[in-house]
Amino acid sequence: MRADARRNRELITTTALDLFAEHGAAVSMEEIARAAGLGVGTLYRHFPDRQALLESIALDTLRGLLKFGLTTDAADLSRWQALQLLVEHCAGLPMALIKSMSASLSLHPELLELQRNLDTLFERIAEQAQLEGTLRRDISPREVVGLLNVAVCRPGARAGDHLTTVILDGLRSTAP
Amino acid sequence: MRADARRNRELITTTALDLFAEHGAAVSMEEIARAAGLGVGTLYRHFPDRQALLESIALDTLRGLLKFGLTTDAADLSRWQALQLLVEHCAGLPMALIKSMSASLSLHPELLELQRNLDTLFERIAEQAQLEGTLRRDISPREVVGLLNVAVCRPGARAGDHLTTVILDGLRSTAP
DNA sequence: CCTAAACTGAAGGCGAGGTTCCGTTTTGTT
DNA sequence: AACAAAACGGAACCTCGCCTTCAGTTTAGG
Repeated sequence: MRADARRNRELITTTALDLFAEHGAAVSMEEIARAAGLGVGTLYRHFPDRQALLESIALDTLRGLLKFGLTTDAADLSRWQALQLLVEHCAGLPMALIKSMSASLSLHPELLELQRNLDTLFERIAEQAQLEGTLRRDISPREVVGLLNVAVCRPGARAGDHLTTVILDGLRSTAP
Repeated sequence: MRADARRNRELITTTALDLFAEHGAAVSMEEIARAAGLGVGTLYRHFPDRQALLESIALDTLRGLLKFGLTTDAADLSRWQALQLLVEHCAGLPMALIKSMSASLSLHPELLELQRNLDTLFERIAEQAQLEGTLRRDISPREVVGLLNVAVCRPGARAGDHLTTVILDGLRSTAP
């Protein structure tokens, strides 16, 4: 593979990642191309169609997130800190894209698998945080994960922004 | 105006209101017609085009909200209670629709006016709540209003749902 | 300098949703 | 009951934006 091709493929991926994180999953191929300073044709040279690009990014993102999740889970942290760390990490990712793919990803086994594993992981940590007494108990772990999804799938979500902070504070146990 | 026409106009408005509150502003005319049990043609008999329907609903909603807001503001409540009441009220409204219209409503003076008044009202109450010591002080009133917008413009938001609760709890002052 | 790989962006195709229109049904009146 | 005007229904039409293609041009690498 030629050097410029490799460079451009990388450029497309990172540009698209940023745009999806910022504006949600509805970004058009032309917008991505323009933002990357390339022609649309170049996108199609690297990814046969839009779906392929989306899948590639979703896979990369979820693989990375799961890895980060497992590391964090195994780290010597309070469950609250672990949860907080994970949420902040998600806030910089194109989660809206991934959510929007959930509908049609029944065909892609790995995406399905990754998503199941992540859900389970988040839910388990939330449950442990409740036992630990740091996460409020009047909401079920499953629903906590749902709330965090809303916080994090919002287009324009960024790590450390105020809404994320407020939601985390709101989830903190008020009866210590 | 014939009785059935009056009934159907009302039916369209309430159905559309529900759908917008539940699914956001992108609901199609056909979906509204189907949900109301009417043909698309009937929608166009009552509203010349989509824009007219949207405007009508937005106007009704904002007029009602402002009225409720002023009443609440004047009531004998702590500023925190007032804010909470207002937010819970908004959560049942098609706020996503209204937000999506903000871009193109420069042409409609009354909508613009209503929105300005509401912003001012919310901001003032937030500011007073901070002085009162019930609303956290590390976020500016303007940004508080922005956060509440996110909470409330989410498709599917309902009064008393868990995300609204969590965000309100997160906004509550932690240094009493 | 040459060739194959890579790039460009205008043109084509397609689907989703808004809008129209006319035959059919309902309402209210004589 | 019969009639005229008003209202309704929904298939057909139209528009617009976006995905995708492709023939001509540029560039990397030997």
